[in-house]
Amino acid sequence: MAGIERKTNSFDIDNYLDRIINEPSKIFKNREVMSSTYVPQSLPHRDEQIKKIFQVLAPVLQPGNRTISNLFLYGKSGTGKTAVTMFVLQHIKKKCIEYNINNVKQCVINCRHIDTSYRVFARLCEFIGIEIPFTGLPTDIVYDRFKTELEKFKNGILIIVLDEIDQLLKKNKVNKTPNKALYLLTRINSFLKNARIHLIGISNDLNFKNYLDSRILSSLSEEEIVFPPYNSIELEDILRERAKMGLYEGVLDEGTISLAAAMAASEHGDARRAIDLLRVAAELAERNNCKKITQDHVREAIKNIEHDKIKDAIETLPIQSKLVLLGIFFLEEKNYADNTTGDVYSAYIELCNKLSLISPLTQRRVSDLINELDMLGLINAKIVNLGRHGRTKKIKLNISRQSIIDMIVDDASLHPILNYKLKYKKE
DNA sequence: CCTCCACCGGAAAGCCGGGTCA
DNA sequence: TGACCCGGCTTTCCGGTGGAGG
Repeated sequence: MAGIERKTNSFDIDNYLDRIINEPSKIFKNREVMSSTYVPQSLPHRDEQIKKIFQVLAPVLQPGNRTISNLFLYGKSGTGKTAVTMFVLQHIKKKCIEYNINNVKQCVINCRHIDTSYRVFARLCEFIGIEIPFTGLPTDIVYDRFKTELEKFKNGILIIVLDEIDQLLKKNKVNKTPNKALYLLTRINSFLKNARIHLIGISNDLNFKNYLDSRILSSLSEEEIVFPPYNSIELEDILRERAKMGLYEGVLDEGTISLAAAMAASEHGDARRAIDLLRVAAELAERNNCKKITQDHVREAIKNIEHDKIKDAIETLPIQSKLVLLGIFFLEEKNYADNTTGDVYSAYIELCNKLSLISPLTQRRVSDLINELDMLGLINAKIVNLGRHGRTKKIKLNISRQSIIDMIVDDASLHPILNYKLKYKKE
């Protein structure tokens, strides 16, 4: 170790961290409450929906063998579908304990992550206590095991919530057996003697119903509830309620809540976004040692959220998609505008060759990647007709140059093309 | 008015790495 | 061990298409 002098920081890190950890927040009373996934004790402006769900589900609490309808909830994101459902289920659970009812169980499945028939049944099996391998078994077998195990659940009622149910269709469309899980689940009751299941489907996608097989649809939406978007006044109420629980009194500057509410309302009345906005604004205020959360913090929060979203989207991109993105970037670096799929593909191939380790994909595949990037909002791809010159897409970058440069710097495998100049020439 | 470009995008099938089961 | 399954990614094949230019 001789000769190597240990560099010390000019301040005491340990002490500093201790102070950060232990110093009570001057802004947050309860951080958890300010998270958009938190289910509060009351949900403003959703009384009607809550009542209706209770009405539909109430029979599970009543004696006798009442039939229960399946339930279908739809509305845009952040309209409280999930929160209301969780809220109602929590109350039902409480009542079950109170009345000593032990034959009702609830299983919540988020179809964004569990998005194939196989995984839905695997998750259900896991819920009722059967171990199912991640893969390897035929779906039918998993279904059978679930059914058999469920039969042992005497007079049982299993409430299954399928959140973001539309995700189930998107992937399965490729398969030959579209929405097999939904089909089987909607019919399963007629094969069960001792137990019953009850489905609650939740969808963000208003068009979802159109894609669905009519038999499944009629079974699934025996009861339907629509969740309208919140307007900005309602969002203000929601934010005020949260702020009362999560923030200290007096930390909110005049107009802060109104602005956050108005911002979220201008999109489509998304409460989740409104809450996130307020939380990030509060975090900014805290970090800057401000006593109050101001409108400026809200504006800053919007920028931050947007930036984080882009950064996150880029970072998690697979290498091939990154190369496609870079292809577009380098074309624009050469001041080429109106780049078509063909241009981008050529640039992409060139970059692949430069990074000799990556074998290029076909144009068909790259075309799909372009669509994905478009959906992520990282690029803009518009189909245009150039008459004699065919039909293609005009592709434009939709993010800052800096974001792309950051991406190259952050990913070691891309370093060889730092400062690269494209050889490709248009026309 | 017709042609024909340069791609679009659906369908199907292949490959691979994960697994089960007898 | 071999037959078989799942899911994700990819290739192969191919019919389709809106409008500038002839």
